[in-house]
Amino acid sequence: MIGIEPLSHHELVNLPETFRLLGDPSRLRILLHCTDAPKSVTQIADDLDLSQSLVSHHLRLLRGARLVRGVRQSRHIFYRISDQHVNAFLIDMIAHIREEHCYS
Amino acid sequence: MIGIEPLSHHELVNLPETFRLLGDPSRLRILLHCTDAPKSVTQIADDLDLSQSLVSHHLRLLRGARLVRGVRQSRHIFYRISDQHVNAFLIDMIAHIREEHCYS
DNA sequence: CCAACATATGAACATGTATTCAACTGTTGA
DNA sequence: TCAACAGTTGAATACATGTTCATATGTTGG
Repeated sequence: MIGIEPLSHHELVNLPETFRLLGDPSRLRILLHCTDAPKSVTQIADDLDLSQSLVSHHLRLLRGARLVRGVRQSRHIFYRISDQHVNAFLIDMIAHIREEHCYS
Repeated sequence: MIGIEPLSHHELVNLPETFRLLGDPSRLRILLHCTDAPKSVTQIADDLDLSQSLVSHHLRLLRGARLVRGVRQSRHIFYRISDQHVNAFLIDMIAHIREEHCYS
């Protein structure tokens, strides 16, 4: 059980904010969908059966937290996971979910 | 950029739910405070300047998601982080927050 | 250049939820 | 045993936010 280093004010604000963003099912599905390969907005909307508008709203927030990064390619904007830390905590969180519940 | 394995329905429900729980500043502060060492409810309430009732409410939710684990010791119940995966994604998330923003 | 496409934005609404207050349960030291 | 302590619970409320609809911006192929 290692301790977490003291956090700056900036970090104490951004940390819960970033968790909160992933707390919405639609938004998390969008993020997870982008771990596969870069996806355009309409592609995401079609694949996940969400409105284009909603996907755009969510991507804006995900971009703001630097969880995804979009690059324009002709008419489309392809979104992908921003950095490897994002993959890392997604995998860790999935591992936690899968952890066996032991009633001691 | 590795892909995330396909998730079960159970996981697709619990994953955002767990993120959501950490999205609240008070709740996250409580969890972070428990990474240091096991803490009693009143201890947490005093240290973080939150009401005992509020801390109890939040701990109930954190327990439900197996993010913390409490053990009774005489009158007090000492809460600690549940498993190492919790520490892992906290550290990964902090690393993401600290990642330099590069405008490419 | 412009019609068609791709994405973004703003307001409005409906739902969810963090916090407080009050009361309750359970534990132990004297 | 019982008064004092530690923690839990439920209802009520004030606030936040996800989603939709309509519209706007921006880009490109023909």
